Amino acid sequence: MLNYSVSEENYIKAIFHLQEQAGTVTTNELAGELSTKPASVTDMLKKLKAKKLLHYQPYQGFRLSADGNKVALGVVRRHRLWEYFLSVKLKFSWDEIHEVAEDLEHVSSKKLIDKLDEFLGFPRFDPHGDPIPDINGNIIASKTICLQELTPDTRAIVSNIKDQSTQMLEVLQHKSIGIGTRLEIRRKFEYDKSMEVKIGRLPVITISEHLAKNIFVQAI
Amino acid sequence: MLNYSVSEENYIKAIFHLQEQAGTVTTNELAGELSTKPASVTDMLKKLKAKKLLHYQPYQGFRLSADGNKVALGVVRRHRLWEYFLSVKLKFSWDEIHEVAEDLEHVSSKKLIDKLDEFLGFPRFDPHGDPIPDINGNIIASKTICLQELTPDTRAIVSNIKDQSTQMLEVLQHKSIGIGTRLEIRRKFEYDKSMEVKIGRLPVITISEHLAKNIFVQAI
DNA sequence: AAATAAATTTAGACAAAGCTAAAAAAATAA
DNA sequence: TTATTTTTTTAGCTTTGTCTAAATTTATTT
Repeated sequence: MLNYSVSEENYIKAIFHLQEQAGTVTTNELAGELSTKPASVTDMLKKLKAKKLLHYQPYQGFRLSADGNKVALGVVRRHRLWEYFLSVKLKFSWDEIHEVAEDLEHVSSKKLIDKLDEFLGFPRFDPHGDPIPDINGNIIASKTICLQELTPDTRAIVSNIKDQSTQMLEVLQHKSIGIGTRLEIRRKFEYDKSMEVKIGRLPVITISEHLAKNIFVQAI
Repeated sequence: MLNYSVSEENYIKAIFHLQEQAGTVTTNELAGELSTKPASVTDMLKKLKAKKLLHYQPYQGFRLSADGNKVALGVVRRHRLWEYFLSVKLKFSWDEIHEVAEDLEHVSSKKLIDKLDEFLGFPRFDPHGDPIPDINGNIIASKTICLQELTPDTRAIVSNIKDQSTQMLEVLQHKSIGIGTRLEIRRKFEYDKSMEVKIGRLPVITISEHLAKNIFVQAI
């Protein structure tokens, strides 16, 4: 795998995210995303095209090639693993991790990232609930939904917790719920919209409507 | 604290290390250290002088200013904390950590480094036995010596272990000795050159000459 | 369909950090 | 003390990634 500059990686990552929505990306969009000028974007597009990372015809918009996608997934993997590390190990708050991970993601040692992944226990979602590509660049496609929306006998992994108040965290800790927790919905009660949930071999716990509305999961 | 480019930081760090030996540094020395050309060094010297990080008169050699020293200590702190992390947490072998830390040291978030320091338990020596500057840039001056050379009633911190064989690690683990372990020499026996050592509140242990010759410490 | 507006690209500049080759200063030798 | 060698600096060029201003292409109106 070749090495790309910080700037190239930032362009590739931004294109990756923008094309997730629309399939194709425009010069102005990308300039906006990267807080740069359209002329600078055009320059970089030529370079990325020359390196076969991009499908691009002047004036016609662009999207990543298969190779470009691979590079993007590598950057996303690094970014999200570092975010997980910063949040879980270094106890950064959720609004601080993105900026620091923006720098760390460009340290490109593959061995570093694979060992970090192992050290963290192969997490599948970052603290924002976004899936972390695995060592082969495979990424879970399922999108985050609210725990409240799940039906009995569904299994899911907690990926995001909206309310970060101390009280909330107290409840979560008590119930052994955190990012990455695997759980299975057992019952739902119409009466108060509460649900019963099983986590591993722990006794079944009850989750109130209020709580369930603040927990986001990936169905599996 | 201002921000410096990766290149500036590498120059400053190299000057810091070179001037530890001789007090002052020459253009050729620095070019050799950084695997670059003397002409490139001169260019950077002018820039660092303009930023008041360097005392420099053309043709007369140079050394870091007080400000330059502060910057250098910051880089060294980051480098050594990352080395410690890579070795202790990610289980990198000792010959792999330097290269990766060369990249990580340039991620400049102060909060990241201070939290990493805390997460690691405020280590005072990196895996090579070199002291880690603390949050205020203070660095322990004492140099690494062989455990075998210590006399009774001396206290020291383990900073380096030469032989990394599995058998060696087995013995160390059994005796609760690792990088950072504080110990006190109690007795030495001329007969077999073994020594008795106390670690914290654990019972006194015996260390053979063979073992002591492979453990390096900082006297305190 | 022609006119206007918006988006995109090209052309030309600039700063950072490197290089080579030539000039200048300092150190060493004859 | 000259002459020569070594070290250091200067001058000018290159690449990467950015910018502004002008030109071009595409889209939108009237």
